[in-house]
Amino acid sequence: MSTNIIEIAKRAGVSIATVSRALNNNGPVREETRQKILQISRDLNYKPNPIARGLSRKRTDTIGVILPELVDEFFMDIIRGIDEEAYRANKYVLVSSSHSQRDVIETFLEFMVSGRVDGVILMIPHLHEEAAELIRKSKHPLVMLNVGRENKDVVSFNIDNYQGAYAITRHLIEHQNERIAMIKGYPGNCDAEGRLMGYRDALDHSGIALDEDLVVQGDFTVRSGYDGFRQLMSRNKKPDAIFAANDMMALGIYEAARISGIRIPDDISVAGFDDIFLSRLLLPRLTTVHAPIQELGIRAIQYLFKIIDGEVDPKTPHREELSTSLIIGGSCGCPHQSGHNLF
Amino acid sequence: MSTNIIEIAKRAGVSIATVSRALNNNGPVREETRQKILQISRDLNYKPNPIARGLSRKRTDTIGVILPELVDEFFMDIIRGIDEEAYRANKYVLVSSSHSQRDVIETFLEFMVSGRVDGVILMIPHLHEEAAELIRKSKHPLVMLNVGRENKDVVSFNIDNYQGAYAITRHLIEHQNERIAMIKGYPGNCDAEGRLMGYRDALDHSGIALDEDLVVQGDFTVRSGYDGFRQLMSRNKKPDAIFAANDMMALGIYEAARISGIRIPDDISVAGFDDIFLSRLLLPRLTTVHAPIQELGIRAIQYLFKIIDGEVDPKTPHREELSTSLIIGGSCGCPHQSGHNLF
DNA sequence: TAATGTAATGTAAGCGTTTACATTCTGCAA
DNA sequence: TTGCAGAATGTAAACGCTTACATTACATTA
Repeated sequence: MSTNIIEIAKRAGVSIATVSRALNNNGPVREETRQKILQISRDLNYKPNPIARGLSRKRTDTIGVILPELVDEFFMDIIRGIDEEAYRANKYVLVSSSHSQRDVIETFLEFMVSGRVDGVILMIPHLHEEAAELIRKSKHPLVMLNVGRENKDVVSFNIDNYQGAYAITRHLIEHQNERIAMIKGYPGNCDAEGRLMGYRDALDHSGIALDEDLVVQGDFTVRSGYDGFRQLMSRNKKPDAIFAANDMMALGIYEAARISGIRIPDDISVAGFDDIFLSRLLLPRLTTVHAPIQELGIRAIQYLFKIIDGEVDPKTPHREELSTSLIIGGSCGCPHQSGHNLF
Repeated sequence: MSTNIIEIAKRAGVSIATVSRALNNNGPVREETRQKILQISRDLNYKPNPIARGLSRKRTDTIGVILPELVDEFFMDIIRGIDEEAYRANKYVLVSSSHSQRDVIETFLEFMVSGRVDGVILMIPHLHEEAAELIRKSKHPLVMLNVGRENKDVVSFNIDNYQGAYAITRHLIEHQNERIAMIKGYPGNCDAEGRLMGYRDALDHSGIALDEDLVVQGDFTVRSGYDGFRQLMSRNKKPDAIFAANDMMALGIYEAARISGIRIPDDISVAGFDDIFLSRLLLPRLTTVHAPIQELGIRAIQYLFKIIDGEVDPKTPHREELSTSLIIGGSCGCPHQSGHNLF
């Protein structure tokens, strides 16, 4: 490796204990000695070995982040928020995508039990019982992202899917649309469920009866949006608006519409969810729900730090929902925006 | 923490050395004993503490990745490649964006010197002498991404910017364009430099004199593409094609063109570089250069593993350039594609 | 049966820190 | 001068593992 505390101690003519105290600024050290030690370690470009330190302090200054994938803009934004905060707090971030369902648990355990990290930020869109059980039993600092509301006994930060979906559906209704379709995500995926719920209730509260024929299954991919659109347009009673459970699927709708010569918003209104960068490029710009994703990451890690530092009780469940906001583009039928909003 | 090797040893009625040997499958252990130990550690859900292990083995099974930012699709793709490979090799990935120029060095040192990681993948688009010096001196496993060709004494994996830019410029020339402009990136940024060089040489080799008025400065952001376009169109001799040094700037061109009513490709040809997902959404689809970014990450980490495992000499410089390929969209004037290629 | 080689296991020394506890200094009051 | 408090420093154990080396068990051969 390189210089260690013993070397510094030797050169300064003191014991390693004194060096440690001087460097960490805990325990009393004569000012003169401290300066000398500091000078020497600067000269030798000494960095304490975090592994050894971790072993003795039982702290790694590292937090683990487990995401379902590393592909999307969505996840990138989360990591960005986390990284930013971690940097500020002088912590390190171990990322891992859960390469398979089975594997989430593996990685999670490895992180937790082994002491590789001080805490974990975990996102599992589809939380099955086995994993849930494990998580509940775990005594280690853990913050979850976007879990269903039924998970009452964990700490979680969430995008308020329900509220967002509710609001945008209301908006579509206000456009005098009557037959509002939805391309939903997988059942079991909590984001998908929340958004579906918001959509349902918005219709209901507006006195519009839900036509089950107008809700088709998607899986958050562009392709499934494309397919969903075609499926909906083959119904004998066509929808006059479509709410896609995420922007990627809305993108698929645009594509399918373009190919079949159906104009947005003239022939049909479209809305999405997430407000990914892409959605600004569409013509007309997509009306969607802005999800404060980066902030989600920031808030999650901030809370995690609090747990680690013992400022809050790790056993106390805590749930926060970050509220979304409506992004009005031209796809819903609102007056066209003058231009894009790219920068 | 939790169960440790001593606990296992106690329960199995053997010494910790035997447990270690059984678990790591090195050194002789009676089959019966091994099974017993394995069973017990399974029962107790024992995971060796990687910190302690790291201290004694001088290995962390972790590699550090330092990228300039964590914002772009570009970087996401790199991480994805790295994560994939790391997972396969049972290694962990510590990511960090270099929050400031000054800071790259700090982080780099922290990673390297302190032994927090076994090796580093480093990307610094703008490598100044101070950092270069440091890197040269470092004895630790290191692979760099996208560095200039002048850095002969390091291990690096690179996108072949020159070849890509050369090819796409040639393509624009074949479209009978004569006045081919370029929105370049910052000087000093090696990607920018390589692409500029390729553009220059392609013109030169085709006997087209370079008009310096047609090369304007950008900085890889959408905004600078937008501005660059307007700047170019205010020249008294307007270009008939523009090569943007990356897709993001090409996006800015599209936007500016749309606003000023200039049609692509009818009034002007446009080309980009990177082949980000976005570029497929543009109408017409952007003609661009596909950069195998994810593969870049994969190759880099694979080589890094080799260095760490001592299979290749870390001191031997090594440079690889991954070749790019042309993506023909409609923006260059080629016959319109039938449709998009979103999935 | 004793000697020998090898397989199985144990002992203990690291790895580089932190930190509880012990020791030595220092200055000041008695 | 002595005693003593508190500051400064030192000693050594601990963190949980790996591994060189020592020891023991066992089978084989003379």
